[in-house]
Amino acid sequence: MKRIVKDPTTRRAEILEAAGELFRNQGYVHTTVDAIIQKVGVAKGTFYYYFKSKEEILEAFVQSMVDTLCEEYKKIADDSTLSVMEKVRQMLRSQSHPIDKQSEWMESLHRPENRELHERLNIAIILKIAPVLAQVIEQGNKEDVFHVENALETVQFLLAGSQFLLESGIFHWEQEEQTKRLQAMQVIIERSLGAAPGSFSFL
Amino acid sequence: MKRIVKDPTTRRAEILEAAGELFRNQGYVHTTVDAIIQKVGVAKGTFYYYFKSKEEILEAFVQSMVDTLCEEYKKIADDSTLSVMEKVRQMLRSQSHPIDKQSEWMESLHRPENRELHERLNIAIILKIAPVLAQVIEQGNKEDVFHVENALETVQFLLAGSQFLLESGIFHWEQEEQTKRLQAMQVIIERSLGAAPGSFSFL
DNA sequence: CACTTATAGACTGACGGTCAGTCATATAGT
DNA sequence: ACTATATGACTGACCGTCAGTCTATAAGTG
Repeated sequence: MKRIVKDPTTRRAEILEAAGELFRNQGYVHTTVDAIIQKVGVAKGTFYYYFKSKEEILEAFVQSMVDTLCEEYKKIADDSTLSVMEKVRQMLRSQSHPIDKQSEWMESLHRPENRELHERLNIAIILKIAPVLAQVIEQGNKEDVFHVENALETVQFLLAGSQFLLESGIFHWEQEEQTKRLQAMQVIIERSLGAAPGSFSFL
Repeated sequence: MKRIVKDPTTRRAEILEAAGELFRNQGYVHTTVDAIIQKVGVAKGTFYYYFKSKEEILEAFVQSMVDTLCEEYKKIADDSTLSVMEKVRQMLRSQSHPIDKQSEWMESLHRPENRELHERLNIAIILKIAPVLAQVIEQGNKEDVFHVENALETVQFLLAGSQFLLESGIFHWEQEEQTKRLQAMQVIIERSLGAAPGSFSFL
């Protein structure tokens, strides 16, 4: 076979991207290392030269996803033209109404083949996104919009709860139930953050 | 080889129990079907006669665990000598201060090898335990101890959030952080359920 | 400077080992 | 005889390893 040598950074990125695409289409479990290397056009050894296991490339991929997401959130958080509530609104909207590639992913993440990927992503989100959100909440505290003591921990809890329950793939809720769930969530968030009743009715 | 025929129900239970023990000691991923059958002393085919896949025995095992747990909760819920707050207290205590076999399990569930098992258990708990808890909350609503509209959905959310965050195996929190997290959780629960501030300080 | 000779880093793919799951066959109970 | 149980050798799909190859660049050498 012809040998093509590339800049290591590029190679790594190529493999990671190919893997990501396969993960989305077939799910992590059903994506074989052989499929990944075939897609990239490299040998088995090359894969293991860059990633020490199949699990490691999953983790790397999750990290890259979260990093991207985190950037968007930081942009919103640091935008001084927005009010606190407006920031929160935009952040939550991007979660419940994803765009572009995100929406394709949402569907894929809810399939059982992607349990592992999905869970790891949730964890990573809680670790990296929660602090950004918490910062906004703290700002809200100062502006008397919110009234919470442990902003970070509260946000983590709320993120965990909503992530877990919105998984329509795992729990196959009825439409009506889903509505009640959203209402409950809205109240929980308002009360937990010490926000005015109805201030989260945009959900 | 000597053939031993047993009552199918017994056989099934034997296999299930052996599997459970191995799951606890080595984790689900690292438990091979071969290990299970060796422990029970049956052939490969026998295993697949009773369970159509390795995944199926996991699901069966999770169900049996949840069923047991659910019984205990129902007993508490239906005990008319207990006050609403007392019921809630007992139910939550058994989660955060487990006893006997449960405590061994807690440790095991938090190990990464048991991700799958742990997640499925969480899901099953939300589906089966939440209704029992919700029933108690509704009782509390009538007695003016709580004030929530969608009891079931709220309980599901709170369960999901706490389960996810108490996973010290996934997130390796510092002691100090853990305390803040517990405080935050306490406030979230009180506010979400519309309970008196401090009424959950037993946590 | 041209010209060999190391060294490192990227890359290869055959191969080993592990397991979940299958199947043809055999035996106990009725 | 007939059905429900039980057996274990076998298959095939995958993950991960390893001994070794190829290329480019640096270091010695005359």
